[in-house]
Amino acid sequence: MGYWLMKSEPGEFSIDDLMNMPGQTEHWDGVRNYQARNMMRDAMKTGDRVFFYHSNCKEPGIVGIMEVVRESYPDFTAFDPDDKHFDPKSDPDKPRWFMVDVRFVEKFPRTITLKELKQRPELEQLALVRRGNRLSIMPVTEEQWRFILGLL
DNA sequence: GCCAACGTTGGC
DNA sequence: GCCAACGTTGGC
Repeated sequence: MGYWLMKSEPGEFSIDDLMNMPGQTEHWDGVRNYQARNMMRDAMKTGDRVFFYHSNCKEPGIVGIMEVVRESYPDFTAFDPDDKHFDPKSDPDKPRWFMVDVRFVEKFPRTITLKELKQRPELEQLALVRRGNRLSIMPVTEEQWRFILGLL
C-alpha cells in the first residue's frame, strides 16, 4: 500500500467539507503542478492512504486520513472556461491534468501541526518540512506514516 | 500583508 | 536553450 500527503486550504476545501460530501467522497481537482500530477497519474493506487493537510491557515498541519477510491482520470475542471482552474492548453482529447477520487477515513482528535512535525528529526526527509518545498502532493514512507500517527 | 522560494512563460 | 520577468504557494 502507498502512503501520501495532500494539501488543501481549508477555506477552499477542508476535511469537514470532505466528511459532508455525498459518500464522503470527492475528486481532488485543481492540481496544476506537473510533479504533483505525475504522482497522481502514475503512482497513486486504489486503497492508498493519504494524510489530509490544511495549508495556508491559522494552524497548518495534518488533520486526518483519507483513502484513494478511484485512480487517475482527466481533471475536467481544466476544460471549463468558467472554472477557477481552467486551462486552455488542456484538451479533452489530450488532457494535461489528472485527478483521483478520495474518501474520508478519519478526522484526528487534534491537528498534528507543521511546527510539531518540523521538530522531529525522524521526519527530516519528509518533503513537507524541507526548506522551500511547495509540492501539494507528496509521498510518505511507511515509517514516516507510522511515526506521524504515533504523535497523536 | 509580507516575502522567500519556486515554477512557468516567453523573448531572444 | 538561456534566463529575466512574472505568478503562485504558503509559512509567518
